[in-house]
Parts: sequence; C-alpha cells; structure tokens
Amino acid sequence: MATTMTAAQRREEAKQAYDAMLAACPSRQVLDRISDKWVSLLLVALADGPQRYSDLARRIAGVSQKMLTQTLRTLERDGLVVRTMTAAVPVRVDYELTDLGHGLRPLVAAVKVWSEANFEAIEAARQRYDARD
Amino acid sequence: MATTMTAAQRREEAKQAYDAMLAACPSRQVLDRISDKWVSLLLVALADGPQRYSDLARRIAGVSQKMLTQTLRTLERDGLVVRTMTAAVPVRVDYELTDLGHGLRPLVAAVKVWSEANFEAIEAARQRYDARD
DNA sequence: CGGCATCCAATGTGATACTG
DNA sequence: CAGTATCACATTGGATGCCG
Repeated sequence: MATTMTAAQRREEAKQAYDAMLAACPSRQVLDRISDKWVSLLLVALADGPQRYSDLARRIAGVSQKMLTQTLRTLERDGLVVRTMTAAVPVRVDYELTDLGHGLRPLVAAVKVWSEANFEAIEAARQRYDARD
Repeated sequence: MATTMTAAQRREEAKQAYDAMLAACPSRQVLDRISDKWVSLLLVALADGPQRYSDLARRIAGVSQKMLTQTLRTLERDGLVVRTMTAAVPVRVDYELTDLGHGLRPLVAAVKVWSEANFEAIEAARQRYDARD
C-alpha cells in the first residue's frame, strides 16, 4: 500500500507546503490579489478621484457589469476603496480610493509607465521569438 | 429585426471598443501580462540571478510543472527572460533575467515590499468588512 | 441607476503519464 | 533533468432577467 500512497502523499505535502508558504508569506496573498486584470485598471481609473459606478463602467471599456462589481467588492473588502451610496432617485453610488488604496496607486502607476516605455521592446521581442525556428 | 439585433450590436460595439483600447493603450497588454499569479513570483525568484528549472520549481512552492513552463515561455517570448540550455547528461537549463526583465524587477519588488508592509492593514479591513452587517 | 442571481460557455489549471 | 501531451476539473467571465 505504501507505493500506492506515494503520489497522494506527495500531493498532500506539496499542498501543505504551498499553504504554509501562503500563511508565512503575506505578500503572496496580496500579490495574488492585485495580480488581477481589473484591479490595476480600476486603481488607475480611480486615481483621478471619486467615480460613479456608471462612469467606471464607461471608462474601463470591456469590463462586464459582473466583473466590475465583483472587483469593486473585493477592493472594498480589502480596504482599498470606499463605497458611498447617496439615497436618491435614481440611486447614486461613488467609489473612492482610501489612504491604503492611494498608497498602492503610485506602484501601479509606475508599472503603467514602465509598460508604456517598454512596450515596443516587448513587442519586438515577441516578433523575434515568433520568427525563430 | 432592428430590435432583435440590438443586443448583438451592443456586444459587438463593446468588443470593438475594448479591442481599440487594447491597441491604442499598450500598457494594457503589458499590464495584463504581468498581472499573472506566477509572473511576479517568478520575477522575484529570478532576482537573485540565474536559476535552474528544478530550482525554480522548488523555490516557488505550489506551482505545477505546466504553469512553470508556460510562464517561463511567455516571459522568454516577451524578452524578459533568457533560456540557456547546456547539452549534457542530464540536460541542464538555466533561466536568467534580461536587461528588460531587470528593469521590471524593482517595480515588482516595490509591490512586494508594499504588500508586506500593508498586509496587516488589509487583513484588518477584511475582518471589519466580514463582521459588518 | 446600481446592482444581484442564475445559467452557460470559454478558459485556466492541475494531475498524470510519457519522452529525449 | 527538463520538459510535452492529454485529460479532467475548477474557475472565470459573459449574457440575461429581475429588483430596490
């Protein structure tokens, strides 16, 4: 039986090692969280100040209602964004970066700047790679 | 017929708008690319210098062989990493950051530092959020 | 207007087995 | 050692309809 357990055991160990690393390495969780397609985009969009839900939906072309709401919820939960609801008809909801969110903003901005500066180099590298044998 | 087309039309327009934004906004593509769970981890792991494939697999606990290879391939294609194969028995393959990759490294490192510094604040925000009614 | 719930298709990811 | 190939499954994400 020992041999038949080996695979499962290794899997278990690997998973535990991963979980342990997750717990021991907080940056991993945060890194995973902001390594989200829409998070960075949203952070950039909110950099200009408070925005209405519909404004965000318009500014971030291609985002579905579901993803926009979902992403905003996680950002709110993580304390990076505050949601302000104004009771009126129709309802008005604004989203705004918190201090915590503002702290992350320059980092995302830096990545954005880097991306714009090095986009051509990456594009060239891709073409070189695809053209190779 | 005009009414039945509306939904499809809106979808088409949205997609075109998204594609246009992708083309017009290069940072979007790069942002999406580095907004990958394993890319940032790999960049951090490679910061110390060249690493063998098996070393990387060991250092980044929880990554599957498939994801490791796949991520390394895209990084190589994007010109952020170089792959060096040494013909021997057994074969030896090393991965190393390029100049381009090194340029991105401090940015990822900054995010990592921020994550470690603000992890507790985020954790606290989550608990506050989850405890709310 | 700003959502939420549901269903469904596409994609991502992992486990496993096999190869030079 | 450093992969590739395949299958199965989980997650993502979009479409749609309904609600306060």
